Amino acid sequence: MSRAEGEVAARPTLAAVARAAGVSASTASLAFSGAGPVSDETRSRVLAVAADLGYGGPDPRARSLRRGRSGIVGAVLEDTLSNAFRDPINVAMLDGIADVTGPADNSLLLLTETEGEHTRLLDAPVDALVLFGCSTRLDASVSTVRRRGIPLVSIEAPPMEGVLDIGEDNVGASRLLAQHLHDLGHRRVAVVALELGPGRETGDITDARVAAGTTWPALERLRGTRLVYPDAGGLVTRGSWTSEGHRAGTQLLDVPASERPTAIIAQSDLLASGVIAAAADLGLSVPGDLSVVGYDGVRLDDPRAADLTTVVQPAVEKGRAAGRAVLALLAGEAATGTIFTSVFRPGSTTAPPRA
Amino acid sequence: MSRAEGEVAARPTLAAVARAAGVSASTASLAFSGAGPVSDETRSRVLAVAADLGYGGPDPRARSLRRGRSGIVGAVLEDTLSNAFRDPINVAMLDGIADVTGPADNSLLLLTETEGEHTRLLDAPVDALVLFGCSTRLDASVSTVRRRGIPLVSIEAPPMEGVLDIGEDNVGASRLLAQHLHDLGHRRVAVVALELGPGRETGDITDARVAAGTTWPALERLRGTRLVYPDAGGLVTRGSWTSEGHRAGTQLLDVPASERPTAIIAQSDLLASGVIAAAADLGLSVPGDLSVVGYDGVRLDDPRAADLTTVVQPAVEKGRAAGRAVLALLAGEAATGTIFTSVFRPGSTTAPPRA
DNA sequence: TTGTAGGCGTTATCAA
DNA sequence: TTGATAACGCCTACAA
Repeated sequence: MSRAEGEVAARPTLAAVARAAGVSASTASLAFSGAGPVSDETRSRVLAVAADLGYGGPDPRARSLRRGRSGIVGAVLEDTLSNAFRDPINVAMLDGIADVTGPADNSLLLLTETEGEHTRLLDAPVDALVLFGCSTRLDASVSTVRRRGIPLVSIEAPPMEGVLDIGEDNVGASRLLAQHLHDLGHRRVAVVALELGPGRETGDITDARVAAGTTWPALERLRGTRLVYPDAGGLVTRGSWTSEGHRAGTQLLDVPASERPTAIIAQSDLLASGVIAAAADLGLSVPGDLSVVGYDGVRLDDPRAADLTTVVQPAVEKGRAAGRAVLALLAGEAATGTIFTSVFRPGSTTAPPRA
Repeated sequence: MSRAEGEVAARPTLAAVARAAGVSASTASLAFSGAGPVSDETRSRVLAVAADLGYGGPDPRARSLRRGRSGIVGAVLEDTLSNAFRDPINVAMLDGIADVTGPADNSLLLLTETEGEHTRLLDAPVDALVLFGCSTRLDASVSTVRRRGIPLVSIEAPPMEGVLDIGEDNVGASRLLAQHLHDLGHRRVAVVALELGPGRETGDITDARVAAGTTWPALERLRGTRLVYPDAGGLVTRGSWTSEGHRAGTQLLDVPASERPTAIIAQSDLLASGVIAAAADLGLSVPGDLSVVGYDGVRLDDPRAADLTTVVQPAVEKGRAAGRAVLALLAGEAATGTIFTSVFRPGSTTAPPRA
């Protein structure tokens, strides 16, 4: 009936190691953390005993509590992982965050914010949260999460109380692209827009849809486009995927030549790539029969889209800025939002319209 | 000199809320967790007081310690996030894991296992770890991590003590593809291989490189291929990216026709897509001048690669299996590894060799 | 250089 | 239905 019987698989604790090594718990702690003076002899004895007992080091959970930090930054995505990561922009931003927070011993926790599921956001042991939402719908979650009193940083989100935003001049960059087309002489243009809201409803770009839209970058980009082409219409897609661009492109282009747009403004490079493929399928040459512009400047693996006229958004830099903001806020320093500017990158997919 | 001075931003604790509401801490706890009988009146009073004090709910860190669970599953990737997520297979597997562990209130922590950096693996407050490594190099980390006594699950890794593997019959599937080409009459084939090790050294597939290789699936796939083409050679790439396939393809194909392979066995669909692009650039038709097979069966956004002859690997299912294994192990149940089988999917990129 | 004491914020157990 | 008590495992002043 010895106590050992019930302790078969119980992981030993630091206290147990200390006891077995004949030192106090605090000494054993120092032996592991190296955060204080311990004689080499003592340390190695503790370590040896630990190895002997199969002790794998201090329990991170206990350490979290004691230190008041978990070393985890949450990344809140608004979609399934597959969808979120299909867009290289998101991955690049994530990488940027990790690039900055990693060296400070933080890891990234993936949190998906599916409809009405705030629980995980509230229960996750994160020190800070980065919102990839881009959607005003996040507002509801945010107000709940804000109460936790942890730093909140968003990337390209609409302004939210208590949230530091890392933004981008979507309007300006979109206007630049539109102006470029206008300067070339295009007068009949169509927009292939990103999803406008969580419902991912497709169809024409209508005033109603725009009014109900929640996806900040999509709305801002449209706004920028309309500074040049006030009446620009087009199609809403389900998201930034080549296949969606192909679908929308086909629908816009498979019409009599007289009604066909001479230029298409895709709201992402992935969409643009799909549009170009659609044009090719219909026997239309780019930029001869159709000019196409994108948005993002990601390095697309598709060679045909390699030389796309687009604006390059500093995605990794944006991630880094978000990471820096997180670290600053965690350190109790003041941090301010940043607004990045995308750079126009002329490619070979735009030219004056035919005749 | 009142105590309040120093407590400006201190988040209130459950105890503080309880005190203010005139109940015991345990009752307040129940009011939040709902894990016990509390009168409606009491609960609402507690909640009201909490709202009043700006208490955002129980601290997850403390909860982790008390419960002995953090609700976090670590995903160990062997690369930067950008590189790891460029391959849709990894994303799909991640999604599969999340699909299973998510409903059980677990989130995914991204851990990258860069050279010699075991620290984070050891310090992260995870309940279990899923290794995406695929590399025997992981062995070192594993032996350290194993001591933590948490469930360890790997996906397509070489057999490791104390690690449950979710595998795949790479050898069999690769042999199938090779046999398919052989049956069509191909005798001069070349392999475009995945990276063989962490160094991502490129060059010819040599015995030395193979012997030094650590990337399990790449080695296994090559082994399967050589069951049919014992002397099959080719090139090693830096990883599963279209651009790498393009580079390798160009190198293999841009030679006199007499030396040119009549078929290329790419070890991933992404690589195959690049090879096809390279063939197109060289004016070679697929499958007329060149047959190409891939591996993975991911839905590539590139339309030209859409109808690739390949084997479809159940990536999401593999992720789910890993997730289930994790949950089972966490529940203290026995769990066994699984070996999935990829399914041959004939496409339009293979045909008999010319003349 | 080492040990002592106390608490991080919560929840499980048990008794009232 | 509520409350008292005792951990969970560790770390950090501070004292020795």
